[in-house]
Amino acid sequence: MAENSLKKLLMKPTLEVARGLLGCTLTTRVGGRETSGIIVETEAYHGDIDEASHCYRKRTARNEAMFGRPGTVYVYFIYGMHYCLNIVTEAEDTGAAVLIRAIEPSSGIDVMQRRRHSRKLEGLANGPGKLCKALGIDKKLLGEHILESQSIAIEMSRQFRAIDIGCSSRIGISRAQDLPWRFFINGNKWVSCCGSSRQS
DNA sequence: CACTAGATTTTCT
DNA sequence: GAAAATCTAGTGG
Repeated sequence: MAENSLKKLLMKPTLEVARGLLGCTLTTRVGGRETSGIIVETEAYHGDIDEASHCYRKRTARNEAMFGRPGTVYVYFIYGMHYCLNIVTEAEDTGAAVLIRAIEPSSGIDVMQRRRHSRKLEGLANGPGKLCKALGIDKKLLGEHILESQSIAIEMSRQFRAIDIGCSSRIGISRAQDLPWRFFINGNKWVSCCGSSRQS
């Protein structure tokens, strides 16, 4: 049942998926260890109209996974040392995805601490690169499917409906900075930065 | 605290 | 050859 509604969510437009994934639980099973956390921050990327997307120019070997079925896992390597996790959206042959930017650790916390060489809970997975390291995500997961993989899964959670969602422009990009395509759970302490919509 | 620079590799120009 | 959907350590108030 829960999987069914997640499947339904994945068929929706990218921005709705970005909002809908907030509050869902992300679990990985890597190297015999299970780790999971609640998604608290996402960003939408849509290749057709979005200059910041890896798919904006054309289809290449690197961005091929973003053109796959909705729910496909797209992992890329950046800045010489970090992986980032995306969930592919939109119909096949459309290059779009949602970047998972932060989670609230919920289980396997000791494993995450060891992988990150950090004992602090805050800061364990509040950023796209940190989250991948904490969950053991790398390019081995590229092309897996979120509803079918043995190694990575997403589930909808109960408290899903009553979430207060904030949004802002995206972080770390130099083009299309005007698009308010970053979403997060308002006031949640595990968001990577600027975790509330208050203006100053 | 705030701010700056360096790490390091994949990918496309 | 340069830039990249980032993070950390280091410096100076």
